[in-house]
Amino acid sequence: MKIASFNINGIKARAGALTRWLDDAQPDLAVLQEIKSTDETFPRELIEDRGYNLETHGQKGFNGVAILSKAPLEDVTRGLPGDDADQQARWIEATVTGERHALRICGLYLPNGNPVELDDDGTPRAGGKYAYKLAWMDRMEARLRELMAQETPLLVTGDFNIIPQAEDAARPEAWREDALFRLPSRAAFRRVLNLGFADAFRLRHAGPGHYTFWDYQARAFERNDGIRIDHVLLNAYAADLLQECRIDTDVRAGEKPSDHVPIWAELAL
DNA sequence: ATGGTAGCACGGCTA
Repeated sequence: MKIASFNINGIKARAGALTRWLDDAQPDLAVLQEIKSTDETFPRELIEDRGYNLETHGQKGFNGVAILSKAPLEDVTRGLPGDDADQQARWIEATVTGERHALRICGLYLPNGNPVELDDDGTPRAGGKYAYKLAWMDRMEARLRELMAQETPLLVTGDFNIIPQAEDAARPEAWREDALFRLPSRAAFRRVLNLGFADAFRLRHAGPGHYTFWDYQARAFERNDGIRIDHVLLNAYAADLLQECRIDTDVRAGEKPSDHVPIWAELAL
């Protein structure tokens, strides 16, 4: 089963690029981020006409995640637990069943966190975007700790807005103080990995030069000035089923592209 | 510190 993640940066603007990729890549399941649409205004026919089931968790104008799948999606839940006041649509879960195994999938759009605002003592300013990012990551860790206790295949994918290591950026020094790379962000990501997840891409590909995002500005893609911030995390039960993990870099060169490209993993489910 | 580009939706925020 081919399982993909794609930050499409707006479903209305990306109808063409998204459907071209679906028809070409033929994922069995895909998690989308930044649909920037409510559930009511999402153009479902783009997905359903291609034989996919669709579950959305949308929001007007910003954020928003969705899962599409050829196989039925079971036990769908929306929203990241841990803060009933959080209005941002950034988390969706579902279970999909293959021939031999069921897989729990978490799709996420992790907060960007910029601008980083700190108090005089260096702690993130309460109510600021960076404090929200770190608090959201604490909630994610708590939810994944719960799911880990089930000891069944688990896949967590999406736009993490985290550059895990210096080799995951063309110019790491430019990101040193950025919310995507500064140490507290990377430490929070590492705490999630330490629950027992593997970075699926790094199980198959080593070294620098592998990116999933290039800014629209300053011809970043043409200069390959990118960062690797879209990830697929696998618990040990899912990692045992991993066959391949790749980044569809060519999608960034297409017509009216997203600033992200898809990443996908093939699992022997 | 600024400006560079894009999406949603039509003003300003988010990235």
